[in-house]
Amino acid sequence: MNAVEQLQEKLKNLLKSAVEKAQLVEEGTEFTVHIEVPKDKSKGDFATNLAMQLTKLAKKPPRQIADAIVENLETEGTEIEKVEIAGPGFINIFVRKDFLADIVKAVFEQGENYGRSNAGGGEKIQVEFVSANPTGDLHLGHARGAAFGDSLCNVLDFAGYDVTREYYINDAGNQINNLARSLEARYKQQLGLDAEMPEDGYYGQDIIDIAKRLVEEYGDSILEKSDEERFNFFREKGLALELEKLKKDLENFRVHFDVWYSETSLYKSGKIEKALEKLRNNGHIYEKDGATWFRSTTFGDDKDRVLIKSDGSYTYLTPDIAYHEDKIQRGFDKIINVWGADHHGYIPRMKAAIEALGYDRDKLEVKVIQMVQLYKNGEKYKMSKRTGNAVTMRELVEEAGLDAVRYYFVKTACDSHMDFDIDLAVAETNENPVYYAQYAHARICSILRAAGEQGFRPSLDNLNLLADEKSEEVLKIVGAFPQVVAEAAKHRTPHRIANYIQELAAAFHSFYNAEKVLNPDNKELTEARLALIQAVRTTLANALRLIGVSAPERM
RNA sequence: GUCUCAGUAGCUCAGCUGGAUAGAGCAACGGCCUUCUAAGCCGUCGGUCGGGGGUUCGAAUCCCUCCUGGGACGCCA
Repeated sequence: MNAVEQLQEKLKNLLKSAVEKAQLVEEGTEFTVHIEVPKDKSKGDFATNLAMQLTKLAKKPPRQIADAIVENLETEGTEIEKVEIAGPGFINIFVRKDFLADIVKAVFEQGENYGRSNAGGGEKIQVEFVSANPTGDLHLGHARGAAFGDSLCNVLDFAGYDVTREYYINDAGNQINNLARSLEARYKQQLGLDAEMPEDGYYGQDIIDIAKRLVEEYGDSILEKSDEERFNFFREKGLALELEKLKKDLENFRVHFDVWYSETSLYKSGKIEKALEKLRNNGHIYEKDGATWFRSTTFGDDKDRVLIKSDGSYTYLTPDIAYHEDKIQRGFDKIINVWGADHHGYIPRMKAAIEALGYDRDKLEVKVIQMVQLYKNGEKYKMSKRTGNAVTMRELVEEAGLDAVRYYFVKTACDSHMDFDIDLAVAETNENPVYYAQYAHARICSILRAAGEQGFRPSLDNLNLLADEKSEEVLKIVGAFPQVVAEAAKHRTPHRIANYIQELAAAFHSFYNAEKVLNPDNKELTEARLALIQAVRTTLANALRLIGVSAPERM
């Protein structure tokens, strides 16, 4: 618990006792005290809407309750300096400023771990994200999912959850046969032969590149193989090379997975059969029209789902059910899936399956990432699967820069639709808010360098000198960081970190313009301010790291 | 048609799950560099929170209804 949280806890307890002392509620009544930090400092360092919350329990108007609370509030010998009632019944609390110095000390002590907490209590969470089919390049939607998923995992980890990052490889379905046939056609074309692409083929440039690679390595020798051998060759090669490329692209996007889980392995281990058996034993399976159905409507789905097609093969859902059962059996308290909006309708049937298997459906949490609408030259840019003219994640990063792209994708709440103007992202990078935050970091580094040359060092000895308005504002924001991270983790909203970064950077820039740090005539103040900006630097760097953005020392 | 996500300043978006006068960035306008990085700061302009009902001390937030836009409704994955 950091300085701010400790203080808030204390205030909460004081308020609680005041309510009891004033006999506003019956003895033993449970109520929670919510404390917020007002933006406007005239409303105190902390504020609570407790009086309004208690109107129903106390059966009195809020102002009257507030009066009673304040009258009974113990302030003697506490940090509380002044209490005011304002507006409809807010209680604004002003405290002595000593706690601000504690924030700086906490940042210095914890360094790159400042902001870390145990809010998650070690809860085991598995997050599955991206999971794009290994049949083509990652595009814009995947990039958003990757940026969100990775940032979410970082935030969860920092907030004290035990996180596993996982990628589900769809390496077993029809699409892989399609990949093999597409690759075979491209291979032949590379050799100058006349070959047609399959009907639902993959037209991306990446398949052509792989075909070229195979020609370089194997010449035309593959043509001599039997039909079956050749098909298997392209299947395996295609899969392996696509996967290799996926991993590389994601690493370049600063996204790392702990587990790459193969769909095929579910077939081999017999887990699909087991899951089917369990559903059958639980009475949720029936036969109709030569197919095997899952009665998912029992659990709120709007129609039943086929598990085994009349040709004997599985639908996509079947191994996925087994996969989710496997996740649960691996002992996670919570499994989070990050899905594109086009899979939204898939949620009820997956939850139904989990329930039908005898688990709590709320173990699964699905975060839906809304679509990214691409704009080019001011108009909607339609992507075509046939011509493969999708804008890939790799191209995007090459053009706009990794930091800008990651920041851009994570700063917007995931359930908000997003317009991505590629011209803007590429041409006007200087106006991207990510530079605003990075600039603040670089500025601090610059001052620290200059300080070193002039013989100054950050010092914690005279932090009480940080009494100006701007310092106070900066410190309050720095102090809020651990709670911001915990909230972002709890609500699965990493975009709050991006908002926080803007807020902190803005407060610093404002401080920078109002107060000069280096002052040869006042060593104590200078070194206290150096400690202040050093704390800001650490906090900014930690926050940026959570969303996968670099913190440059020079710009 | 059913389900789902969204609609907040000219544009792109926040708004801490019901609280105080609805906030940032960009754009527009006016100021600030002999001084630690002007990719910055300070100020001005800009809003019937899609429309209409309802719930209550109090609604951008919750409920109902309508309008507009995205997405999903396969024995595809």
